[in-house]
Amino acid sequence: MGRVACCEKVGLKKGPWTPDEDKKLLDYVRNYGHGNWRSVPAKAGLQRCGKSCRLRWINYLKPDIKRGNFSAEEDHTIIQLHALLGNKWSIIAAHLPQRTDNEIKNYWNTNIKKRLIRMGLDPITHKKIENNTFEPFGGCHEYPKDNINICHVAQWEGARLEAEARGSKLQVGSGSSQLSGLILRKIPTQPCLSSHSVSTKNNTAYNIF
DNA sequence: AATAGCGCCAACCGCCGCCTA
DNA sequence: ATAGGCGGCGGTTGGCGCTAT
Repeated sequence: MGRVACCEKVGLKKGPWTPDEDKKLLDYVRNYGHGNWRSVPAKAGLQRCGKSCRLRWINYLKPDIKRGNFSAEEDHTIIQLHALLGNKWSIIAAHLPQRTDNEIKNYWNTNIKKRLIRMGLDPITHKKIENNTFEPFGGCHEYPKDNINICHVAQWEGARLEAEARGSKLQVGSGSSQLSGLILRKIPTQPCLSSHSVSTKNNTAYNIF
């Protein structure tokens, strides 16, 4: 059918938001809620696309957003969840309620990814990089039998986390962070561990860092 | 002091899935 | 059954600030 652009691009402002625009959007959403995002710019008196307003609200203006440096715990949670889920930023973000998917994605790309590479780990599979044998996420077939169970657990946990994240979106503040804490204590190291995994001591990814 | 290079991050883009008429 | 609208997601980009030369 061919989708039209999210909004008429003529005359709409792009680029960084000004304090005045922020105030208008903030005031509007506080007073009336966002409702239909497409109608927000007109009602709030903004020359912006509805998508742009939504993004600005979610990533910056929403009151419960935690900004600034990631704690070691958050760092570990992201790594652990990424090992299970891959680039499912929204699901990972659901387990860090005060962080946005965009922020987590940026943090991953600019920080964790490089750190893993420096450590000789493939940032996609979280496995030791060796002789260029990059495996797509989930490729477990060539690993010892002991690891097959770990792989299954990881896959199962991944699916569960995804379902849980979806659930937590429906129930705001459902305490998913506590749940994720529980999960993280239970999950073994990276899925599909190779025998060269660096986490040999206690068999948890936490020990890597 | 000037400038080139690099890293970070806010914001955009395009696609997808869900919902409704 | 399907066309169209909308929200949401992940990948990418551009600009700004910091650092190295």
